[in-house]
Amino acid sequence: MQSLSARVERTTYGVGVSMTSNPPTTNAPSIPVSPEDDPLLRGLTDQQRVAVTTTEGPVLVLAAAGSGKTRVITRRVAMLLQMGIPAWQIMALTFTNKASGEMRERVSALLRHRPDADRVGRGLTISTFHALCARLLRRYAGLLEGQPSWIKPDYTIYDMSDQNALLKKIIKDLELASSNWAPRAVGSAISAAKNDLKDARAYAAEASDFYEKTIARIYDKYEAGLRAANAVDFDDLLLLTVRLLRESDEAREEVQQRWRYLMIDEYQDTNHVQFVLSTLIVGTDEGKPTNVCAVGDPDQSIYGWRGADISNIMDFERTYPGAVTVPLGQNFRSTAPILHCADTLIRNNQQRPHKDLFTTAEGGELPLVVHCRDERHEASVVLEYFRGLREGTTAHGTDIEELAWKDMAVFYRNNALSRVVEDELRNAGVPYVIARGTAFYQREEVKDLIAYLRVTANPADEVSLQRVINKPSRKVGKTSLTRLEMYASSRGITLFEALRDAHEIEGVSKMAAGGMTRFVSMIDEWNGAGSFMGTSVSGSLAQLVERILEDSGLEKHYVTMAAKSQREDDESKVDNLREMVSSAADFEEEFDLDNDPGMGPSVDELRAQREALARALDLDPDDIDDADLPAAASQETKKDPPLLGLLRAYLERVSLVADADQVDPQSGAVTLMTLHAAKGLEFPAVAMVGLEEGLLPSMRSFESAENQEEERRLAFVGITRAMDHLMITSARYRTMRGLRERTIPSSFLKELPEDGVLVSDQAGDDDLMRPRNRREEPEAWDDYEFDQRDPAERRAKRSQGEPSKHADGLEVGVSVRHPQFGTGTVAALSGYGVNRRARIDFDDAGAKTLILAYARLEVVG
DNA sequence: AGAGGCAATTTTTTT
DNA sequence: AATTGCCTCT
Repeated sequence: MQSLSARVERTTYGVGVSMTSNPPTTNAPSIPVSPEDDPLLRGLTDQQRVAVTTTEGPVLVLAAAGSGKTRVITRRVAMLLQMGIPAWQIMALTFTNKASGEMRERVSALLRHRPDADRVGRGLTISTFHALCARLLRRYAGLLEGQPSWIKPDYTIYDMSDQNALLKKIIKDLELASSNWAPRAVGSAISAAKNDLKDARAYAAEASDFYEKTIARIYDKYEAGLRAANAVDFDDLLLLTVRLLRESDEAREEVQQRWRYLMIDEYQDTNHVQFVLSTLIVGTDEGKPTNVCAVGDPDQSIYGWRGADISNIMDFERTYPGAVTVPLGQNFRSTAPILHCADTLIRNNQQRPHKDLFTTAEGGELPLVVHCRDERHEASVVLEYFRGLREGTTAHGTDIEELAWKDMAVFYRNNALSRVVEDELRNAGVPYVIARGTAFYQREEVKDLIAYLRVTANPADEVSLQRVINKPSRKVGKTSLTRLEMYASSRGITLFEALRDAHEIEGVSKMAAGGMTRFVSMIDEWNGAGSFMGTSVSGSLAQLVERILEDSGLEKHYVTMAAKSQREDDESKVDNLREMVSSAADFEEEFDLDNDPGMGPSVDELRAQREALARALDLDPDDIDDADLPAAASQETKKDPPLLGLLRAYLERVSLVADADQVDPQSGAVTLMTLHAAKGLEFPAVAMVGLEEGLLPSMRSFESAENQEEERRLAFVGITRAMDHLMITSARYRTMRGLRERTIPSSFLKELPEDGVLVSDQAGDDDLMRPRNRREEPEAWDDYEFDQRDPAERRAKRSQGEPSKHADGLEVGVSVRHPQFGTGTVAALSGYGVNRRARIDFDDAGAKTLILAYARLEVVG
């Protein structure tokens, strides 16, 4: 952070274009200078224009929130294409798939007027770090075959739950108590090590205390487990790609030959591995021009907990001598009051380069801060706010142009907070979408199907194999499976290979062996017995998924279950499986081989195309505009990829979806999402809920000033998403994990400009703790008189007094009323004391299990 | 072998 | 409130 303050003076925001002392490197771009001459420069500020036109040499764009960052990157890409740089030499790395999709769209929109619009952008690499690495590994992993702890190109990507499953198994095998060694915590320790480019050996070498030494042992086994399953975790994608580019001259040379222009978005959130990776792609030591352009904003760094390293952006100029720094300080998104609010808040961060956010826009209303009674009240306040906006009235009572639902968004610190808002919107009939794209793939039935697909693509994948070997039942029980595992490990073969010997394994029953054999031949049929697919198996991806769904008996399994239980829940499982088939079909439809660095044409092929054309036209290859390439050249490579390749690509996509990817701005619905997912987006109206101590800032951030500042940046990100209207709310009481607790308004609220927001206290608090005015609001928990017993004790106390009150006379068959779900009948009773529950079939709301201690149930009649 | 009951735990954010 | 894991019963 030392360099931070030193740098401040040089890169002041908003004071024209400031550059570093070093002059821009060699050949300045030969592009039209007058902005009016070129549609790509039209409407840009001076700074933006510099960022777009300084295409050669290292460039750092310090882009404040709402300063037109995406605009700059897309125009820059279009500019490169216009200069005749082949699309396949250009790479742009983004944070989410959605951002890359959007960028691709916007670039092609900029090129739409060209007669060759359909071809000129073909082969552009716009991707996330993780997706890029996944593809490079598919393509080049074979080059390092046989290296210790290396993977085969048909590897599987393990998500967090697969990772936890593996860790849990290892922790158990090492005979460690899972209570002391939570897979989750161990996983993040390992992840931190990987983000620091430390493998198991390096970590073990540095481990000093018992804790670290134990982690080292687990790490070692974990790595071995992943490699045995030919699997990688998210961090490995980056880590192994770094290894690939370092250890394989061929891979590195191809990569460095191919990509000559690199752009990295959200640079403040890149971690150490990503940094190293980018230098390897750029190839700083090869005498090749370092055409790298990083775009980011230190004030929006919100992934420190995931290893994001702010010094990547702070030290850019030191890494790339001669770098041009372009500050973009003018905000084009928000009204002045919203911007003032954000700016005042973020100035409370000490570790930060000074900069001014400014706008030339005038007018705009003050953001609202509303203190609510509880979370339900809070949700209703948000609903009313949105309703007003939709009808063209703000909370200030002024008339505005009516907003649509899609113009509004609710942000919260953690996913649990969405529920109440969701309920409120649903009851009011307001359409909403929750940005939780990953949730679908976490569902039991979907994970089952994915596990089948994964085993088909990579039979070594043990976690997936274990998941489905007996689902639906093939009479393969726990005992047989344990024997199988022993057999496999004693011979050093994979579980799948062991399955082939099922009948010879001691201790495996005839019945179980039969099931195992059937399982193996099924997989063999799907993937052509590893011989490999694409040659022996034909058809479309959707057909394959369909076939697997049928042959495996998985669909039948869930259909039967739904028929038996009659539960809506179970019926939707069948729908979800069908949904997977159509998503596979969609994927197949959209998949573009040319834009996939994993399967598309090689650098040599790309270059050969150019050279052939150059010869034909009697030109220097460097003078060839890619757009001149005959359509046929492009068509040629557009042959159908083999089915196996398609399956891998599909699984890869499924593994790398992010929550934010699902947001569809056209959906016509209110968007609900976490503050993290909101990064990079904007909405005319925003409501931020749950501004309370322990929530935002989060409880865990109390530990360090750094974490507190990151929380503040998170609030800053939220505020700066709002274009015209902003409401920030807190609830005085909030029920979390079944306990209603008194809260303290977020300290950040006090950091908002005194006269820059309109505060409305609707908490309706009548007890002594109510502060007389905002200024005298208590500073900390200590200023409140509150129940100091620990939560377990409070819970116990609660359980003694309340549960029986309404539960009297409650037995199966009795009619009851619930304030929210209406009337229903008791279907079952279970548990005692605090845990006494009743399953109730509500007339309208369906079946629910309620804890009597908390449910406000009333016996009817 | 598998379903279902019951108790304990839950401490963010996510590629 | 919701999830997970262990235990028991069929």
